[in-house]
Amino acid sequence: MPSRQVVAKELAEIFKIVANPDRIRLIEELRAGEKDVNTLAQILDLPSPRVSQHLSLMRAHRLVEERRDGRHHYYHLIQPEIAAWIVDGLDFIEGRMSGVPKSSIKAARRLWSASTS
Amino acid sequence: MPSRQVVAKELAEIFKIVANPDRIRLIEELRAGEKDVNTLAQILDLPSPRVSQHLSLMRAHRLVEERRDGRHHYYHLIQPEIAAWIVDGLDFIEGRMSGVPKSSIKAARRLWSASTS
DNA sequence: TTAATACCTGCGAAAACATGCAGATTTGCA
DNA sequence: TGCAAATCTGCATGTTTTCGCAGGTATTAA
Repeated sequence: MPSRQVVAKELAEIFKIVANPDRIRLIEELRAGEKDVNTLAQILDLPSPRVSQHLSLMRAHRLVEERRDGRHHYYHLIQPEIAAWIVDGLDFIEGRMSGVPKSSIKAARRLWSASTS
Repeated sequence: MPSRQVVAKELAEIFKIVANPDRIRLIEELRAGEKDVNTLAQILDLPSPRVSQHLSLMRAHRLVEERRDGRHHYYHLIQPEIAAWIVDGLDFIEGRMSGVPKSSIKAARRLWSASTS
């Protein structure tokens, strides 16, 4: 198989992992540093088994890493720059049929680009 | 629904559209300008109905536009910058279990970043 | 008008995903 | 020891995507 095809396939994998609203929000929540499963579940208002499943998928694909401390499992992004890359994708969601007001997009961009320190 | 959630959902849509090896290659082939369906099918070695289906999905989501000339349908990217954004994603495919040699990644990056003029 | 080219649409089967929930595991603490 | 908190795993179900193919529409040319 030609190498461009292999690379395209691999790239598609990354896009597939990110192609889920929960996982996008997880990544943006983790952009500033590690958080544990419960915290994430509360912030995003999701059942914790779901958060756990998303994180384990992302871990299998080496997007996040786990650190255990007592009964808490803290997760962090292996390459935090991925959060910024995702935000860059906002450039391509304006001007699509589905009505998301520009103000929401701007708000999200601002929030998700906030200082990480 | 909180606006961040809406934005995340919309972003996920874009990722879903791109999350397919054929469509990634289509976008990269179109980065330099319009091409017709048959040309794309030949270059990518895909049955033309498949190319057509991919393009119609991308058109529905306003990633590409069509220009007809006789019996040829030429497609072009509405926002050509999306091709570069996708290439940026290559930063995140190294260091994953599936063995894609770095040289292939570099080759793809070079090819897909070639001058568009 | 017939034929050929270029492309599109619809459909059914298979594969991949998402979701909710029940039950297991590990750890901390009384 | 025994219970509760934090998380994980497995499974059944429903939904989306993908794929191949058959048949349809427009356009050009003989």
